[in-house]
Amino acid sequence: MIETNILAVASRRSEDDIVSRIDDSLIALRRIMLATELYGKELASAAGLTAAQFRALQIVGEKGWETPKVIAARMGVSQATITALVDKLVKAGQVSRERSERDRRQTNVTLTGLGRQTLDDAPDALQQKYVSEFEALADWEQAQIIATLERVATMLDAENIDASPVLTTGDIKHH
Amino acid sequence: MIETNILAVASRRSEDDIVSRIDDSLIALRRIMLATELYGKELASAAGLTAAQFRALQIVGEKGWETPKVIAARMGVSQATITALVDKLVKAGQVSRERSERDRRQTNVTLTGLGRQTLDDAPDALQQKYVSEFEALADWEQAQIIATLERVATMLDAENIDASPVLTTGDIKHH
DNA sequence: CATAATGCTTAGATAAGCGAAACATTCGAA
DNA sequence: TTCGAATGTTTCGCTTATCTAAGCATTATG
Repeated sequence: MIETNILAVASRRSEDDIVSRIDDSLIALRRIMLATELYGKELASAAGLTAAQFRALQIVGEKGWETPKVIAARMGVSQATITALVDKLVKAGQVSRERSERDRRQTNVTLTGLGRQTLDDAPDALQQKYVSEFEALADWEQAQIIATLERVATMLDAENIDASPVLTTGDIKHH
Repeated sequence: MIETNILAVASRRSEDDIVSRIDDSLIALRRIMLATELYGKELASAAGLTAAQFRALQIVGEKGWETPKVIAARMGVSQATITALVDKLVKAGQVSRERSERDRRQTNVTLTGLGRQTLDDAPDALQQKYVSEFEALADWEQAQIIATLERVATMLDAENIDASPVLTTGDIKHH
C-alpha cells in the first residue's frame, strides 16, 4: 500500500500543479478584465457618459460613422439596445443619425464635432498607465507580450469576432 | 533635403511601430475581454442566472459564504447593488442569508446545496476550450503565459484590487 | 409584382446599478 | 456607563442597459 500511496501522491501533485497554473492564469485574466472595466467606467464618467455609451462612441469614432447593426455585433448586444444607446448619444450631441443614401433602410450613426472632441480628450485616462509602461519595454518584450496575448485570445475565442481596439491609441501620436 | 527626408522617414517609422504594437496588444486584450464576457453570459444563462448573479454566486462559492460588503468590493459595485442581487439568488434558492453570530450587523450570504450544484455543473461550458488548450501546452509555455498575463495585469492595475478567479477551475478535477 | 429578407425602431418588461437615507449594532471616549 | 460616531446592511427612488416580440420601411428575388 505504501508504494501505491507514493504514486498517488505523485500523480496528484502534478494534477494540482496544472490546476493551480490554470488558476493563476485565470486570476491574471480576471485582474486584466477588472482593471479594464474599472478604467472604462472612469473614462466614461469623466466624459459625462456611461460605459456602454462610451464604448459605442468609440466604435463610431473609428471610422467617423457606423451602422447600428455593426455596433450591436461589435458590442455583443441586440440592435434594440443600440437604438436606445444611440438615442442617448444623440441627445448628448455626440453623434447624429443620418439615413444612408445607398440603402435607405440603413442609418449611419455619425460622429459630431463634439463627439470627436470627447474621444480626443478622454482616452488619456485609460491608456496612460498601460501605454507608457508598454512603451518603456524592450522591443523583444513588446513582441513577446503581443504574441502571448494573441495566443490567449485565440484560446478563448469561440467564434472569431472581429475586435478592433476599443482603447484607441490616438493620444500617443500627440507626444 | 533628401537626407532630412530619409531621417524623417526613419524616425517616423519607429513611432508608427510603437503605435501599431500598442494597437496590436490592445486589440488582443479587447478580444480577451470580449470572449470572456460572452463566455460569462453563456455560462450564466446555462445555469438559469444572469452574468452578475453568477459572478456573485462564484464569489460566495469560494469559501461557501461571504458578506455583502466583500462581494461588493470584489465585483466593484456598491453594496446596495449586492442587496438586490442577493435577493434574486435567495429567491432562486442558490444562497441563503444568515445573521452573523460574531457581529450581528453582518449578514453571511451562504451557499445552499442547490447553489453548490449549480457551481459544480456550470463551469464546464466556460472553461472547456481554454482549459483544454492550456493543459496541452508545454510547461514552460504555461509558465510564460502566466508571467505575461500577470505583467499585463500589473500594467493595467491602478490600484491592486484582489481578484480571485471568477472562473473557477473545479471542473478539471473531475477529469 | 408579390413576397421574403433586411435594417431599424417601438413597446413592454426585467435586471443592474447608483446615491441618499434609514436601521440596527458595535465601538470609543468622556 | 452612556452617548455619539462608525460600521454593515437594507430600503427607496431613479436611471441605464438589456431583452424579445412586433411593427414599419425599404430592398431583393423568384
